[in-house]
Amino acid sequence: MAVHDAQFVHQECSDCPIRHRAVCARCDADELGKLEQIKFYRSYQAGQPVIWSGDRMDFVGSVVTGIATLTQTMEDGRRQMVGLLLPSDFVGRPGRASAAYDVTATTDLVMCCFRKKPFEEMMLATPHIGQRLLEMTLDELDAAREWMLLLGRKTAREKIASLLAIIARRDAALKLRSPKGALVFDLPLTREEMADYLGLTLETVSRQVSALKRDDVISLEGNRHVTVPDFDRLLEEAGDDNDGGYLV
Amino acid sequence: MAVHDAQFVHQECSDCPIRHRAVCARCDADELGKLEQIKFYRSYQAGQPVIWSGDRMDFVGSVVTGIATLTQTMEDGRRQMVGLLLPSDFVGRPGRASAAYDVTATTDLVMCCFRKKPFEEMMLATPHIGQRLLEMTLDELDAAREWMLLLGRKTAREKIASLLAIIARRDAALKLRSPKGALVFDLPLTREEMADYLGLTLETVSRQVSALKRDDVISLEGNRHVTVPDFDRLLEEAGDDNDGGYLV
DNA sequence: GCTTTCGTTTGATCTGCATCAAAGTCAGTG
DNA sequence: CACTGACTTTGATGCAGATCAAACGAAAGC
Repeated sequence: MAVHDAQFVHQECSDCPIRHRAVCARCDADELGKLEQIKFYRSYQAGQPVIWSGDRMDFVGSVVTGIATLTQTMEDGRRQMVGLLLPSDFVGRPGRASAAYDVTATTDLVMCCFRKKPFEEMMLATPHIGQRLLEMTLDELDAAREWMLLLGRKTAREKIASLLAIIARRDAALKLRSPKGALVFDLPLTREEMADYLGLTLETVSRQVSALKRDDVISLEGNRHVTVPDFDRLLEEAGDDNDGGYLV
Repeated sequence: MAVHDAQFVHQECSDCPIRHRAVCARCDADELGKLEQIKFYRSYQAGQPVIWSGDRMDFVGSVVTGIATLTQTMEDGRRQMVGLLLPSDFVGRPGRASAAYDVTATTDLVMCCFRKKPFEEMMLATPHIGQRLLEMTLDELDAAREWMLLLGRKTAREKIASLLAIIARRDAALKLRSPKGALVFDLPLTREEMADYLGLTLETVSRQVSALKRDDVISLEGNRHVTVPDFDRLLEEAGDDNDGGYLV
């Protein structure tokens, strides 16, 4: 996705991801100028909550740098991550007053925000923004559905391989390289966060990561630094037939 | 959802769900007229495929009567349902050439369709349609994320109770009643289809349905006809904290 | 009426992952 | 440098749900 969008980054655009993602592809100077006037930035430290489920949410925005997660929690504490927000991903829902999920910064995070009211007014006045938002939402929906297959039917080993493949792909995309041959990247998640994403326990995650290492599907340096010698092998382990694959 | 949308059904509107769902809320005569000119109907028998994943999909549409499912399948045959389409739900993605999922009619099905090209042109010309589509897509995304929690973290019994609650709610909504007290409805799915939706085997589904019956959470007449004496009890069994709940 | 077929139920057994428990690694800090 | 706390790994054991297997009930065809 990021590769795709990079084609649309204009000289006129600043670092604000809304402009890249929601507008740039078909932007004109007026729209950009208007967005520029109402935007502002927010920073969060690693581990800090951005917003809790149920809280009033009077802004929308997108990630500039860092990583945030969307999670749902049951009363007894069981947690399921339902989204992973990487740079350029959008947060918040136009037309909804309160947050539906817990949003947490897992690394230091900078977001580019717009107060909801003026943003919604702009959306009405500027169809391009709404259209771009629809595209992004449809992508997220596809990602969520692919994740449903993972959660419902894949084994622990396949889940781990899938997550690694997705992170590898996103990482390669950010570096504007295609994910073939040897890939090197850092895991942006702890074992526990991986477990919350995959519907597993952290112990199982640890065991399966070790197993993939033992079987030379990956190699590890420290806990986080991963090398994937053969990306196709990893995809095979992931049980993926398709090679689309999103991470939202 | 259907209750909500019923408020917007105008006298001028025909039975075409696109008009209800995508346009009616804020429709004007011109838009309706234009949509009316390009729409057509398709019928499918129970069990018939609507489209296979990967096939060219040159239309979009929505369900008028009957029920369809979206499923993903892995090479080795493991299947996961990722959507359940009830009357008024939308199928197809503007801007995508081929289907991403298998769509199957589980009952006799009538769909109201539009060829993709003219529909997309109308979307560009008529921002209301795009905005309504964005709302619907965001609802589906919420439903998918709630389903991720179910698939990743709920027990088999909770999964069954959740599915029954969702079907009961949707059924009550179609009858314009609020889902309290005793509810009676027919399951639109076989045990196997329920299993595919819940990430279980059909045997486990059968056992857990029997268990809920034994514990008087539900009663059954035949295999399909369900009575829920106490909806709140069912929600409790489902482990649901929220009482939103979508079924897409 | 009998047989076939499809969906379902129920029983016996197995297994992948959860759970419980302990110990190892590493960065930060007094 | 030892101490602390966060994160991770590894081991032992238990159990929810999968798998394998058989039988049941109802509808459809002959």
